[in-house]
Amino acid sequence: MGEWHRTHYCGEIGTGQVGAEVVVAGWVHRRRDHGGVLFVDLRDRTGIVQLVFNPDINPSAFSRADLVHSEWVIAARGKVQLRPAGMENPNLSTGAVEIYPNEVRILNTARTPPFYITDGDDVDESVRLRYRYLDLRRPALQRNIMLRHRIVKIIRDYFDSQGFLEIETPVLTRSTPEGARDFLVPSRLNPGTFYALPQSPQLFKQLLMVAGFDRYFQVVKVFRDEDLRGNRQPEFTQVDVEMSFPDRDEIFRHVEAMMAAVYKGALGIEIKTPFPRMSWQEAMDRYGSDKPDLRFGMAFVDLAAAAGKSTFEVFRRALATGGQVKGIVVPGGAAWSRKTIDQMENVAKDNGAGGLAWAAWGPDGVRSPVAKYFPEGIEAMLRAAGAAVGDLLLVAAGPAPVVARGLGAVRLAAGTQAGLIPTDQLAFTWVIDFPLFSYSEEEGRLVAEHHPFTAPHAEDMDLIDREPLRVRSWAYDLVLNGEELASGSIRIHRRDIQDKVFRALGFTQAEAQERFGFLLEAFEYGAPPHGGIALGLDRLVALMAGTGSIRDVIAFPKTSSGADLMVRAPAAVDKEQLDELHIRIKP
RNA sequence: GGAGGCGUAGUGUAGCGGUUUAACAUGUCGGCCUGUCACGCCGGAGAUCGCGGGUUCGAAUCCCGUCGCCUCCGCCA
Repeated sequence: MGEWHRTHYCGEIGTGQVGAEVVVAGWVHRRRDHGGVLFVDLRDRTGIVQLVFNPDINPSAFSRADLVHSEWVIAARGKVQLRPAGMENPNLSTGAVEIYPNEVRILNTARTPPFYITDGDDVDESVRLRYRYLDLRRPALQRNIMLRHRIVKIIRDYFDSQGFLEIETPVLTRSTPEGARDFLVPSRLNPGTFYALPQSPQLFKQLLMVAGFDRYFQVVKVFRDEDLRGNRQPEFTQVDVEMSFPDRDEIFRHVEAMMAAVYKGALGIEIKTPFPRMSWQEAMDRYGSDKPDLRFGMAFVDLAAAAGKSTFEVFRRALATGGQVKGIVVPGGAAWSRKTIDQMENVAKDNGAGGLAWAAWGPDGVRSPVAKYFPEGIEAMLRAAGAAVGDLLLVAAGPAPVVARGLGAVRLAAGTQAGLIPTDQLAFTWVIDFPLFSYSEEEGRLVAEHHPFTAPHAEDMDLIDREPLRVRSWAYDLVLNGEELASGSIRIHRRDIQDKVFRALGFTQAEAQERFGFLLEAFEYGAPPHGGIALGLDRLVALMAGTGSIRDVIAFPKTSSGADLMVRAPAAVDKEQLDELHIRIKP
């Protein structure tokens, strides 16, 4: 740039600068060469401004500009002028004006990029990831990354204003059982031992409460070595929060206020607080999911009474064995084709249900493959479901968890199919009173539904030994539009209760001591009651940015096989490095 | 770990019911063009069809394997 100093970002140039001499710098977005007059669109992170070069007006600037190509880096100094009448470009924020440079400096040349630096150019994601620094130049990703910054800034400001301290916790820590697979880091100084990267700063934040910091938060990377998805990365970012002497409402209030500040500050959207609450049991009973999408209705209806009057073997068997018969009503679904209904049945089957019964209540009567099993007529079941003429009733039967999962998936598919899910709504809800334990078929034992430090409800304490699956906990999730945004709990701070939970989870005293001894010991030195929550930042930003993939809001994401296609990680290392780490690769 | 989809000039696609000079668009290069903004017009170059093997007189095309990317299930306290 020499002695030049940029005076404006490209996107800042407007009618306010007309007549002024400005210096802009950026990338050549496009050049349009008309033989004589030459237009160069100059781009930076704020937008695009048009530079005009005319050989009759300024031959030296023209001949210099004539050299440039796409993505060259240039600076230009010149006067801002209103465009000639009729030449304005309404698609450009700077479209009312243009710059007539009297001097251009070529700051760097560029190879022709493998794809256009523009939105909407549908390039294979692996190509984009290989050249991520070019992909990131695209306006959509620039917007996402800037939005992410804004959101994080608001979150930090909010917690700071409320007396929370951001405290860093170790990245090299200790492997703990339960939960996801750990990423391991070999210790050179201690042969044969490994650090683990944190799945969350859970234990450290509890120790910070024991240490008396009272209100903690951290925007922190965490790591889980599990298979990936569009909204799952091996490393991702949490907003981790913990408080001493809280009650649950206080934690909810902070999260609600933080979310309100984020939506207002980053998108200008007012959201309504407090968020509604729903027990886990109700969520499962009515929506078949612990993260119900409440942007639309179609709640489950219990059809046991009506189904009990049928001779349909599937219904009778479900009810006789303590299971359920439940249905959802699709408004206007009676007009659906057989093919569409079959698709719904496939959704049910893909999600573990045996099948899907249905009854379409058309103007000419009811059409249903199971009508023949209803000696008194199937209309009674339709009425019990609250269906009206024109509606479609979809029914699943079986054990409660099977009905929940199968019909829950059908509800989402049918809601989407029927166009009932408004995309412009924000349906926040707290799901509370999760069960303390669930049963792991795989491990043949109880596992912690949230984590082993979650406090049980006091009135359910006596159930821990007798009916552990019925024990409710102080765990809660924040759900937005069917996605889990945050998850937390009030923790156990008493050693006797913690011991009881460990016993129920099948840990011996010795095992508990080996794995969590430091925490249990800390609790003996005056642990305050405490609790907190962790919010998935990437998902929140993705939702706010309107993208389905968190890869679009992470600057340098990994593929679904955990690879970074740009730096080509993971990669083999030298034998010398392995030797130092006392590691030998299995042949 | 399992299922499915995709892989052809730089990029996006067509060709896939077997024999083509592997087509189109865009980009790129050259020429022309003084108000465009996805500028336009003319011309050129650019692909051993992801990789390996098999079937066949003949394979981008069919079969097997493998690698990569994407989606879903399992998994993700």
